[in-house]
Amino acid sequence: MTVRTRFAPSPTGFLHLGGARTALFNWLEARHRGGQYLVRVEDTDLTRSTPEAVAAIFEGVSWLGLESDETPIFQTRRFERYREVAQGLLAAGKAYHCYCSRETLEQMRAEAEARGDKPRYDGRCRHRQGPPPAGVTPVIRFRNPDSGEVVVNDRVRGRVVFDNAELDDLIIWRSDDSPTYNFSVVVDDSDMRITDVVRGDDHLNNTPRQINLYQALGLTPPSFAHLPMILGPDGAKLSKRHGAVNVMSWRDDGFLAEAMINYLVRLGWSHGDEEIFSRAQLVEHFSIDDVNHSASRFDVDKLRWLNQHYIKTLDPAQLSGELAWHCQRIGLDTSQGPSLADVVVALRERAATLLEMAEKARVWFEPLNSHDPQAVAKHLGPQARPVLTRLRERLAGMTDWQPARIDAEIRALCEELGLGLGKVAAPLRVALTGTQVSPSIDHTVYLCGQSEAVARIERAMTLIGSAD
RNA sequence: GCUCCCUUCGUCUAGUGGUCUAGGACACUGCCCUCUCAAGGCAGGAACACGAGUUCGAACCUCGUAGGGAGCGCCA
Repeated sequence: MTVRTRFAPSPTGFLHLGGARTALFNWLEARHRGGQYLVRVEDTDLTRSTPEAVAAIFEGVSWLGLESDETPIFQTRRFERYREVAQGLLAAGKAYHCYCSRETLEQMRAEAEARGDKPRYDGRCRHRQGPPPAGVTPVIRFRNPDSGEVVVNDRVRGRVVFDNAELDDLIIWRSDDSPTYNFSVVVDDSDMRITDVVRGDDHLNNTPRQINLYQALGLTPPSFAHLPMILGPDGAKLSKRHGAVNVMSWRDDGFLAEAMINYLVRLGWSHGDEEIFSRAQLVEHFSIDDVNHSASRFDVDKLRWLNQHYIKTLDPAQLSGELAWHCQRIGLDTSQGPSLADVVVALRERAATLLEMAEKARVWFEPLNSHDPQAVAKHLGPQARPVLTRLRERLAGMTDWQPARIDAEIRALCEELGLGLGKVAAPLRVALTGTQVSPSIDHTVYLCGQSEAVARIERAMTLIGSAD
């Protein structure tokens, strides 16, 4: 039997970090075992699901390269199928109509709580006699077994046993004529021939109910794997309070999908001491069986480290496309000026994100209209005049504008003036960038372009007098 | 409250009864390299939640305690 996994988000918001990792683990498990990975949209809650959320989730899934192998399934398009199955359960006496009002249910819960019991439905409509109460639209409840136990052989948790006595008769069909989660999941996973259910920890307690449904339906349950949660840096459940829980906000902040995937996979999974994994390596090594039991915290520093690793190692040409997007977002016009691939090479060891890189690239794409007074005071004193004068002459005379040639020219000047590189690079750096910090001086000069470099040196020379 | 789950450096983790004076990575500190900033190299501090038990021997097995989490909806 070929392995089939699924990622089943409910479209009530964007794709969050936890959902992204669930999708990733499903995708990897399917790929590792040569099977298929599917996406199913759980939109049975008509009041909370929105088309915008569907689009947002697909955008996140696609950014991470975790698209469904088959056309995504929407639960709202399958209501007739759920209805058919629910009616079958009713006809077989494995489900029944319940006419209890929400108020009655609320009262039942309150009473149970007062007794110190677990709030649950008492099954009073199981054997209801007589004509149905007028004006009440019933719900359909599944008749859960009263005794015995349900064993979940979870691939990450191991053997987990639940007593049927703890479970009540869950509603499978609402009075507004729609199916509920625990029911539609079972019908779908079965119809979609899902062999391995990989989902969040929060569903472990739903699993025995679902297994009972499978059994009532005469179906064999799939295997289950419940993933530990991802917590915020403070150890609390990840929420809006922690800022970026939306995966797309990480892209917007300059993170690469490669880094995100690599980071997420290491939350709860590892392969010896290795930290860096390509897609191919993940597909080769990943197994749900190796997933941890405990929740993990989200650590931005480690994500940043991975992000910079990929910035340093990925092809500059590929990165330049993404950098262009970020430059545009911060209002940088890159149609003139150096090539973005050259910018990547100069800045990849100095920026942990593409957004930081775009900000640092400003100096080559915008006119230089101010100089840091401290930098000017420190490096543009009278002693800088002969240095800048000769620099302007040598750079203006160059015919092959390349970093290596520029470097040679600067070093030759150091020789000529009997100065160390620092004595020449410092004023030049201030002249070209207005600051004391930039990439290596040859690249900084190179990226300015010959005429602009000369112009900036000339402008800096006018600052020398005013510095003292 | 009830049911279920979890517990190794600050963080992510390796570890499946002896090879553990517990390994790696991020972060942190120091040194080196160096035109600034980085990147890189080297070094350092830093953990088996606690208590019993099983065993010649326990981070690893069992039980208990404490702490944390999830679920208990006509949400998913």
